[in-house]
Amino acid sequence: MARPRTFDETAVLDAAVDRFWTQGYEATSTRELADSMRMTLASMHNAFGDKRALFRRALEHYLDGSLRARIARHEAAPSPAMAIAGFLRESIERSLGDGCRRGCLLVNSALEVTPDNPDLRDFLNAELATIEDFFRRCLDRGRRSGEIPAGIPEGDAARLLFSTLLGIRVLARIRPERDLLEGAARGALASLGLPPMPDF
Amino acid sequence: MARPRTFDETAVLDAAVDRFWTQGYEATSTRELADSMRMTLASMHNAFGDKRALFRRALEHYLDGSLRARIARHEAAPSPAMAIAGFLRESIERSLGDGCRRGCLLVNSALEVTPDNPDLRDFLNAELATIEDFFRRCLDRGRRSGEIPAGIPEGDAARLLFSTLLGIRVLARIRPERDLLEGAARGALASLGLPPMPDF
DNA sequence: TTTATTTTGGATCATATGATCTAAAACACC
DNA sequence: GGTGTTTTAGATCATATGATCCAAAATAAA
Repeated sequence: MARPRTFDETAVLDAAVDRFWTQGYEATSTRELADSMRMTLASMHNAFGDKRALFRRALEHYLDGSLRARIARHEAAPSPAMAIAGFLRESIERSLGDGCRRGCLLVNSALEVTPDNPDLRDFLNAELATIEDFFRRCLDRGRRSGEIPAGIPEGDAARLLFSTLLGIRVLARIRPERDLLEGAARGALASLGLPPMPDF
Repeated sequence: MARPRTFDETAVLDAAVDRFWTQGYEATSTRELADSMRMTLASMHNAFGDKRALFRRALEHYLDGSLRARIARHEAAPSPAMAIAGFLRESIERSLGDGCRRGCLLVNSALEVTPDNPDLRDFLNAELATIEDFFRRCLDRGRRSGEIPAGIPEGDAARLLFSTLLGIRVLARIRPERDLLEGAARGALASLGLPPMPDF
């Protein structure tokens, strides 16, 4: 019983994600957002609220469309070691395949968040923790089955993989060179006694 | 033959560094910079040029006062392995000791740089490369002397340490927990056959 | 002391920004 | 077809922003 929307929510959120991803939150103006979303400012505000709320929606849209599905997909790999290696491989290929050097929106946002936005910080931390937990679960399963050799404490190994991934995503934005990104991943895998990443 | 400056260049650059470090480049206005530097906008522009130039000066001031000296200091450690472990230890203590969760200005800036500023990107990359090179030199020296066991290729090991450090600095900003940061560092050191970090 | 030169303080400019307002438009339901 | 509700389009508001201008102030050199 009201005028229907003329925009596709998925499409406009894709556009918003792209702007925030490429330029960051602060460097993206609401007008630029509205233009790239092909909406007017009024429609954008009506549909998504203010800039901060829109960013949150865009971030969730990004995560829905990438991180969560990726974790689930790799966790279903034939073996935990392959899940870890496959996840790193995919992260690297995504990084190198993006000519815009956008890196990872989640990591970019984690670095841009300021002390006056603790809600966002908590949200980002919870999402980042799902990555750390993914590594931890894989290591646990692999060690239980004997596929992954026991060595350094499991928590430390998971944190090493986690921080290596973050480092790779930082480098993806500023120095996306295959040798560098793959070298870091190879180093982490080999030093933990894990099999190398699959070829691409 | 002219009116002398009334400000201390080191002090005002310290103030500028603090603002950029805490909030990032985009989120810091020129007025806020001038206020925290205790200068007028005109004096600030007269002394340092526009915002971009001031940022570059602040960044160099930051690096002069921290990164370069730190690398040199640790490289003078009794052994290459201790240099690596000591550098990581200091990075972690700096991260945890900063109640403002500022992380590392160099890493923060690397993630905020946009495609329209390739000069800054090149500069940041060159500075980041000095860290990677530091790890590589230490590994090389340690392996030549037999102190560090040969294992995975030296380049990969250096890249692993490098990306781990970047990851730690990302986490320093959003999730500065000792277990997490130390776990990542412990994982990297142990998996490369390096001695653990010194206690703090 | 005079002069040249630079810094300083305050005002100011043109534009950008986040957000809102108003009224017309579009549709579902009755 | 009328009614009610939401979206849309464009204008607009108050403020923020980066940068500059101008005159007064301060000093070294002549």
